[in-house]
Amino acid sequence: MSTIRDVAEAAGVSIATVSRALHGLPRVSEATRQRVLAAAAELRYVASPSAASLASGQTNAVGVVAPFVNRWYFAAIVHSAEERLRKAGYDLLLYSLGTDAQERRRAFSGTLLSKRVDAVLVLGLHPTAEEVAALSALGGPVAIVGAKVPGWASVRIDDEAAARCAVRHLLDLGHRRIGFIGGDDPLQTAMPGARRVGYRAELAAAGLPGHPELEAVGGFTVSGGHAAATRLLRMADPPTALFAASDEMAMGAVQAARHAGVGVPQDLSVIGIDDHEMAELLDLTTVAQPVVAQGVLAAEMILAALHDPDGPLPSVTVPTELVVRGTTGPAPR
Amino acid sequence: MSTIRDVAEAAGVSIATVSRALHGLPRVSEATRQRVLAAAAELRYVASPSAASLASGQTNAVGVVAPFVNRWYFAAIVHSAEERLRKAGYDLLLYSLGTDAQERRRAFSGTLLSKRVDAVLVLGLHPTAEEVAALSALGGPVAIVGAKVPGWASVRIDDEAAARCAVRHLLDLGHRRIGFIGGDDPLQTAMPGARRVGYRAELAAAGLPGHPELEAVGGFTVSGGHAAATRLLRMADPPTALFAASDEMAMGAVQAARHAGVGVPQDLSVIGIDDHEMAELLDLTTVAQPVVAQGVLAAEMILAALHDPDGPLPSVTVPTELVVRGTTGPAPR
DNA sequence: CTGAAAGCGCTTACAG
DNA sequence: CTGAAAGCGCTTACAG
Repeated sequence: MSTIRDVAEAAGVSIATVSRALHGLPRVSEATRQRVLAAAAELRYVASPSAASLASGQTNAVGVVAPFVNRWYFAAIVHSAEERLRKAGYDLLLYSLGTDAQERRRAFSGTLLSKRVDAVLVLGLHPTAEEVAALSALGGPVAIVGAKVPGWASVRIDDEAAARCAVRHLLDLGHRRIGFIGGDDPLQTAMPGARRVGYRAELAAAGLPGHPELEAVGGFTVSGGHAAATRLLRMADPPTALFAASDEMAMGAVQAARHAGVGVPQDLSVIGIDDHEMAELLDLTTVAQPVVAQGVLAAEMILAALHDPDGPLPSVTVPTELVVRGTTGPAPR
Repeated sequence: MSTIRDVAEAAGVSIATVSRALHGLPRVSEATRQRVLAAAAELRYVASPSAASLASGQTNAVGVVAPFVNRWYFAAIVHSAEERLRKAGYDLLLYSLGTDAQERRRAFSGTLLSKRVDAVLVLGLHPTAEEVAALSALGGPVAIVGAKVPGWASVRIDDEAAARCAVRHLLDLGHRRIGFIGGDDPLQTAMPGARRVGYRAELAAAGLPGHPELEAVGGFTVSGGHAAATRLLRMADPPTALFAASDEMAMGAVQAARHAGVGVPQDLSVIGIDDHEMAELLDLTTVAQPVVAQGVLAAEMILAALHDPDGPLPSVTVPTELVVRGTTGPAPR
């Protein structure tokens, strides 16, 4: 492990010159630069990130805070963001918090991130006001994917519009008894999620009454969607269509219908949101959202903010698109 | 952002004592320790990782090198390993290299990892001898998941045995014309993968001749599996069963059969390896491998090696299990 | 039990 | 264009 001192000696210059030459700074003669570069290569010199960070105050690392990385949506975004950030010379510190409230608090409190990263990328979490304040207090730019937070850059889809699009598709097919499988339990968060809001709004716009008994919770998982759909299908007057707030839950719903002997789409139409990589395989109708683009965009927002801290804070809404496949069809008469 | 000096002043002690108190080192009186802890909490002090690393020579970070993080297998392992490492106080630096040969070289050359991490976790890559040497030269322990490398700790399944188990299941069902969809192209790597070796060996053990024309390449993706199966099914004398080296390729194969009007499992049996989270949903027969356990085990091997650098280097093979579902059935007569 | 001091390996004004 | 020097914020023997 050679140090900057070894390179300086080998090149016959001071360590200050080595630093300048290696960073491509001006005020180093071309001849000197070449000599330094050659010596560094010869010694396989790699600067110590710790020392550089301590001296410069920059870590050249970005922290990514997500509830999971082992779910399609998160993994896709992390992968694309990492690729973009690595190209720009930034490391990616991953904090995959799970659902543990304590871990979440620890991450947002700054214990985990303070002095460790230049910027933070938050995925799929709706931070509380306190959490927003804590992350902002870190001093670096913050970007969030999947939500909009004042003071932070953001990329997301219009959840409410996506939900309305899905419900509109079911209405257009003649369905009137349309169930909903949400991810979060609105009883716990006090505030219904945007996708649930969209579901209710589109029904109301069609002049249909709300059916609280047709709303279920699926926790954003296949098994949760399965359980929720099973429950809904057992009702005396079951829905003829289900809108799930994610493809994974929609897949579980399709499976539940199969298990219950309910034909899809003859007896039950199912639509999700995402266009999960397995959606085509399962012939699932869905409202597609671009995930790779969101990851790359978020990474670029962070890079821009790092480059120009006083620049504008973009808040981008990326488009969604209805993808009609085989799990939705005309309402049974 | 308070520093250790602020805490020292607030507590009325030296910075050395603050450091010792905060690290729980002996030779600090209980009263002093409490005073320091209180001051640190009051000031919301978080030690600078850069400064600590520079002074101690330890980064308290582990690098994870993987080709992807947006695939079920990798995402599951990264998630479980991260959780385990974070609990032990280690950060996780993620390098998701994609298939780019140059990025791979850069990661293994040490440019990316040198002086940045205390240990490295390699996922799903079969490093060359040079790459092994380069990572070993980093100085820290290395663990690998999915392969066995001399000098490194390792966790994996017995790929050859898993493949033989899958083929044995098909043979037991009476199949004799069994196709194979591999991930890697053996023409490119010169060496056939262990799963291909197992496929051939089990056929040979059953006294069946090899059928090179029944071996295809699917690149470990759904679409690759789809394309490979489509090709095999168009043969004059198509196979009655397909063994895919991963569930994702097997899923593509099932889809290809559906598109081709070939009944599964009446006309074609399909089996994979993994027990992907969607396998149950798709009713896919497979040879299951434990992924979370492999991630946790690898993390613990790293922690053990960090704790005791001269300890033994474990090389664990975790068990696989045949999971029979609906995509395999008796050979058509 | 506690502190003064050296040192980790860089970056960055400041001089020249 | 180049170097000497201060300083980033810690850890860790070494004294006492």
